[in-house]
Amino acid sequence: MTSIKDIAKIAGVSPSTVSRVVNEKKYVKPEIRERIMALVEELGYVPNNAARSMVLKRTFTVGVVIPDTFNMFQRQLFSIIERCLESNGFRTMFFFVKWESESEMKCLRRLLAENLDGIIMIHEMARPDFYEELSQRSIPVVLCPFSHEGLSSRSVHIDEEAAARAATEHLITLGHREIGMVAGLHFSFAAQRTAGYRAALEGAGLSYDEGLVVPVGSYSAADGRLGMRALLSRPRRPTAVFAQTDELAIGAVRALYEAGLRVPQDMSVMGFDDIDISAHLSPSLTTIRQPIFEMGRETAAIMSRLIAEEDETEGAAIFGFELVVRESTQALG
Amino acid sequence: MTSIKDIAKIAGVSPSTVSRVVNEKKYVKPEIRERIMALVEELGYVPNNAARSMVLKRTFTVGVVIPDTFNMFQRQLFSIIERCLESNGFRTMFFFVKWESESEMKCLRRLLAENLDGIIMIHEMARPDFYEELSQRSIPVVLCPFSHEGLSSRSVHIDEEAAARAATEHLITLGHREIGMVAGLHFSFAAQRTAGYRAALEGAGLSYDEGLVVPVGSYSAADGRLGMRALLSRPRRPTAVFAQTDELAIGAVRALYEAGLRVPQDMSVMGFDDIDISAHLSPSLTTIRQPIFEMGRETAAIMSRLIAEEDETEGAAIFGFELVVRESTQALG
DNA sequence: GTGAAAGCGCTAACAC
DNA sequence: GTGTTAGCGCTTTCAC
Repeated sequence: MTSIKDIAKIAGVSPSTVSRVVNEKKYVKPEIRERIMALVEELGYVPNNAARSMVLKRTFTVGVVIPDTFNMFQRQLFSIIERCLESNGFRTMFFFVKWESESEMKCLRRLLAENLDGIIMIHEMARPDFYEELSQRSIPVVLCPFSHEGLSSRSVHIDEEAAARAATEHLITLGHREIGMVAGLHFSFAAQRTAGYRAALEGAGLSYDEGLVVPVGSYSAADGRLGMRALLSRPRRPTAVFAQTDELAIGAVRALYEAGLRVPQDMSVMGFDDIDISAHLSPSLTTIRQPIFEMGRETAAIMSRLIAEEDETEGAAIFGFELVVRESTQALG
Repeated sequence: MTSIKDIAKIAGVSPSTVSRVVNEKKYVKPEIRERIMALVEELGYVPNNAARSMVLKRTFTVGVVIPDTFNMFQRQLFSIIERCLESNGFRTMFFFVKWESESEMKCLRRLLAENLDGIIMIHEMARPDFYEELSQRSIPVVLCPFSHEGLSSRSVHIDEEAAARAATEHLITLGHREIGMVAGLHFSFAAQRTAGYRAALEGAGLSYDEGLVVPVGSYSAADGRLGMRALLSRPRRPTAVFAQTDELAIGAVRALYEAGLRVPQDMSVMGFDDIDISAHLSPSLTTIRQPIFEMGRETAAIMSRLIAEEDETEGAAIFGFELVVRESTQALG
């Protein structure tokens, strides 16, 4: 690999001069600059990031922690974040982590070894000490799309509970009284969405019944299918179902299809997240849209400001959500 | 950040000794080792990767180049590769690139700046000089799931043409004679799958008709929907359609649904890739399964061997595919 | 067994 | 304007 020294030797100048040219500093005679630039081009010189970040004590890299089983919503989110970060001059390094203590600790070590300028968490950690360890190192952290109790980190998300409430109220408005739910177990949004569902029910004078709520282990279509199947075997059969994510909803629709039930004629199905394909399914999914682009952009923006130490905002950035009514829900009748 | 020097000072030994302990080298008295290990634990010391890779002239990092619009198939693939690479002791760094010349060149610069130990391409580049530049630097490259004409790089993929031929023959076997195709424009697999479709048709004595082939700009569900809609407006209407990816198939099913046509009763739809959700759709998708796990594992394995300079194989690793018959296709009748 | 010293590629003070 | 020098954190000879 050509280094700054090689260029310097050939050009008959010192390494510092080459450095100045490469980093577009002033104080270099135009003709020398020209000569060096030509050499850089010719030899295909590219500065070594490791060496640079060592002396600068900055890596221009932000780490993004994400579940190894990331779903389509998270996938869209991190693409947006990556793009915004890049246009702010940062590199992005991904850290996939499993929902288990050991994997989280390994992730922490790797995070620390990289000397990151900042860390964005798209994955909620099971261990609370993860966040503590991080804050001790005084490295900027932004959480998206969730927050963490008692943590000073900035976060970006919607009001999950209100959104789940709106989703459930949509079903109630359509005349449904028996409303089931396919609910996740992990991550705080599961509890928040469950709370919203419950609040909507109770707000309408309906009682919350555990018999209509089926817990599933992951947010995959496969588990949505299993969950819906379980729900259908319960004594009390709902006329509408709220799935806590679109992928769960896709699986739920599948289970209904297998049972010979039509969506939405025989059962309304409501999703959450509005992932890309939801609009292209048959039937298309009624769901809650998170303003994912805006959220990703804001996450990247906060991180950039935090790194530049010019962030004047604080706390959580709460975004609005939107009820997107499509074909998978209809009035009871 | 605690460095090796800090530890050394406190422990009253030299930095070299600490290095030996951290890197599990021998020649350190057990008691000193103990003392240092305790300190490492206590101070939360984590070696600085940049400094390490600088002296070692190795980064233990492999770059994975992937389209910024990566689909679910690619998403599964890169997760597998990341996991396998990690268990081989390598870090993974992702490089998202757009299908445009400028983005590719920027990607190349970034790739070079990282001093990667190897590069895995999950994205076919438009510019041929991309590969040339790379091979000049003598850095190991593995292509998956495609190969590149006249390039010595190792590659891992299926026989795309044979697979597309099998897909089309499945439809022919079901009695279909009017078989449409929703075809992509980018990447070599598009041409290969088109060739397979054509070969199957001609092998059955059917003629290839451009009027039954609709080209689309991306492999998204949105474009599949558009493509199918276009196909339905053509004078010659097929009874079955081969979509070049599952996501295209999802969109195609949607367009049929909107047109009031049932799948598979009124039109059979065939996908390709067998992404996760294909089995959970309603109807579930008949498709071609690429042995994605095995392919990802092999890609990582080849890369590891290449880096260790102990690769004894060469050329392309061709994997078998599998026709997965589900609900979206049925006999013409 | 352990330490001293050199050096990886780069940047930033400081001289000149 | 440009060169010299020191040093970022680490590993690795080479002495001892």
